[in-house]
Amino acid sequence: MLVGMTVIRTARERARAEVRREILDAARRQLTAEGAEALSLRAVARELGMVSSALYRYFASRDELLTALIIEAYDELGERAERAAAATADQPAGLRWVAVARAVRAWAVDHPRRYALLYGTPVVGYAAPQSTVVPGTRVQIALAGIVLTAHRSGAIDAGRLGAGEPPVGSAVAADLARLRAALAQAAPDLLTAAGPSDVLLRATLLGWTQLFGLIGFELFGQLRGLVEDGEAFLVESAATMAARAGLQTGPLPPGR
Amino acid sequence: MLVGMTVIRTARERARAEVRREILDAARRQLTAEGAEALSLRAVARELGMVSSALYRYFASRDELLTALIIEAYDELGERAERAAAATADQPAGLRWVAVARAVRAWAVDHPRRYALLYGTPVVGYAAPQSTVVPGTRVQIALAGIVLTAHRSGAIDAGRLGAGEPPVGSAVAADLARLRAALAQAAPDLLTAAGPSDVLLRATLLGWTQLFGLIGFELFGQLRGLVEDGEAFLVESAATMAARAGLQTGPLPPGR
DNA sequence: TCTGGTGGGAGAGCAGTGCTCTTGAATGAG
DNA sequence: CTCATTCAAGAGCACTGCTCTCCCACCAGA
Repeated sequence: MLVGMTVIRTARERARAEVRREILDAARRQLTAEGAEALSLRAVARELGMVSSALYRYFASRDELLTALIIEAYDELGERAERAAAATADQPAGLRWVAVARAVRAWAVDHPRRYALLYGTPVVGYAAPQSTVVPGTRVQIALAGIVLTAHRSGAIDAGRLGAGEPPVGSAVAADLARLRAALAQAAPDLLTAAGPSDVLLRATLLGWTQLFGLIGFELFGQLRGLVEDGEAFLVESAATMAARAGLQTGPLPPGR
Repeated sequence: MLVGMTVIRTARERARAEVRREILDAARRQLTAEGAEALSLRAVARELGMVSSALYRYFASRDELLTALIIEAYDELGERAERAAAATADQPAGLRWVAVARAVRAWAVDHPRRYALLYGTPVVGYAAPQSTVVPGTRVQIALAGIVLTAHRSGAIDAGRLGAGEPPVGSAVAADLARLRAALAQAAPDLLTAAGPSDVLLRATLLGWTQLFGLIGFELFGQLRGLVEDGEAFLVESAATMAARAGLQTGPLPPGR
């Protein structure tokens, strides 16, 4: 008997899919409200009016439930980032970069516990399975796509990019080669023959870590009492990093 | 009967202090080995050959034990950073900045679980008490001290600092005023009449978030398969951020 | 329509957790 | 020497993830 792999056939399977969704919904609610380590299978079961052991028919373990929530969150955040990039496709790259950065922060501020699950301390004894890797890179790919698009269309301000910065060392050059290969796989049409320079790739990587570092600092309380308007600070920081990568923020390089 | 506040008087108090230290040692071992959320009062008690309820004579709760571990870790890391800054006091500011960054990363890599306790996801239901605030800023103060010292001695390369970056907005300027006040309290002798400019302070803040963002990315597995030599990448990143802040890496501005 | 296999809920139970309360013993001050 | 204080020990509460057994409902093939 041949059947389509994802086709729901029987009423039983329909019910199963629905219960699975309800479990995920309840788990997401608890994760949002109390944080990952307070996510309890028993509490989820209680909320759904079933007994805890019944949950194990749907998720083999708490870790598997966590994995589902992680992938879901990565995809939600990744989609926000991609939408922000797409919505600004006709704008200068610097503004696009800032738009994506704002979108990422907005999601993080809206869902701090879920963001922490993705970019905070890894849950002990939990090894992120392979299935989380691809969704986990969507934001970075979206940001890199902006840089690559700008580079492809010759919009990178070479005079500004990496001005006064140290040269790229050999160890880092090897890392950047790996990054170039990963980008070639994710967005092959954006890679030109000349390819993005090492300095540009390094600036992109610095932009990532800066963005996530700043969001983490804000969310985890490291900037308490210092930065009042997190949004404004992030916009300026992202714009600064974009400028340092040679991304233009206006139709013409301003102040020239 | 007047006694010094921290003087250990009786044998009882001596024993008490010793048991307290042993508890902390065992707890630190478990934290290092298994991570914060796996830190169990009962396991600590078991390791010390006592019963769990006895621990409550020394720490009112698990949170209080965690607080002690947090302060201890902040101080250990802060001391490393300060030592790195002191050991390079006669070097150009850019090299000093990199030295402190390396010291912070080295400690983080040596004690990933403890680093996660400080800069990772906050433990749910745990509000960092006031006593952690001061130790929690030692690294940032050390880094800022390097910048302020350079500024004070006129070693900031004004032509390089903030070149091509967006101007400081009003919201961020307010944040930087708070930062300036905090620095004035922490290192009053380093503030000149002219004071560090907003652009310099902003670059310093960006340096912090970049540093901790990068370390977090490396430690929490976000760079797996990409960056091989974390140390080399961090050194270059820190040097780049230092250069962007106008800190010099050699006796003379190179490449001029 | 009957029947046998399967999917899945219910419950008990295991080993662990933080924390509280009571009990009994050691200690040190007056 | 007395007696209040200090502290360890143990039982117990309410919770956790997870396993195992039991049993019922469904659903397909005969």
